Amino acid sequence: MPKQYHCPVELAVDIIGGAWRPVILAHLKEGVHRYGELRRRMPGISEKMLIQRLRELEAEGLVARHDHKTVPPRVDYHLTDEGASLAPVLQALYDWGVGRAERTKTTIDWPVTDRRTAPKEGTPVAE
Amino acid sequence: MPKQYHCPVELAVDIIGGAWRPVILAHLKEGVHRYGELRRRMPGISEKMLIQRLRELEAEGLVARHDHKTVPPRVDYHLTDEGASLAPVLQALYDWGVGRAERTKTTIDWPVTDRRTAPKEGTPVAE
DNA sequence: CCGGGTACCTACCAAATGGTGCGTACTTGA
DNA sequence: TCAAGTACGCACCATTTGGTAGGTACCCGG
Repeated sequence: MPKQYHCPVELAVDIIGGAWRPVILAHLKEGVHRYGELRRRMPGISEKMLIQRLRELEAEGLVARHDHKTVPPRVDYHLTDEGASLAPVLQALYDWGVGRAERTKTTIDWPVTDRRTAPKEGTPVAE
Repeated sequence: MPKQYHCPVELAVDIIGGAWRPVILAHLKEGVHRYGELRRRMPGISEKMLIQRLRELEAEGLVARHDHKTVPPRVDYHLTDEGASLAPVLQALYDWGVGRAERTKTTIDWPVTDRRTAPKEGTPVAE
């Protein structure tokens, strides 16, 4: 028996709900595609969760997985058309998040893992 | 130490995430205000959950609770300005849900609890 | 040969989420 | 007097979600 929804929002939340799915989708929408890159952009998620969510999004037809079958492994994920149709939702969430952060004086700690700005091996990092 | 977010979407989802919060907010946005009415519109939620979520949304400043202090009890909830600022998010979720339902041939089982169409006491209901 | 990086998987455990059922207090209707 | 309806609160339990810590397999640099 397929799940019964009583409101379109219920259906939407059932598919893209949860703490991480929208964040993953938003990153993919912004052009982050590789698994490792997603990980670095989301320091709060565990590898297990990331993989699990990616698999679910794949199963729901929102993201497609592309394994280059090279070694070292290289896999990237991108939005399908169905996933891309979520753009308005993701954008709205993003925009609201920005506004809310300002209103509540919350800072966003961007983990900008850009190769050009990342610390070199020689750079001492406090630990 | 306040929670650290690494992306505005993370922040947004942390506040309005979960299975029920967006649905409640969407209903309030549409003009359903009384507690009992919300319940009837969301047959899948238990009373406990509904109250719990409403309390959380209240604490986050998204909804305001108004107790008429009459007997029998009459309480209604409405969006605050902060809650109303979520309109684009809720609308996007709603619209996507509608489209997704069509694409996946999922039907939405609206629990239209309208007094004019609701069964009268005399109406025998199979059980 | 050893560590690090890639992209995972598996088992085990803790916390959050959500459901059931019962109780409150008060009124109206049968 | 008793059930029903309003809007909850609370205790207990099951399910779900998520975290931690390991391991796989392969390559490259030192």
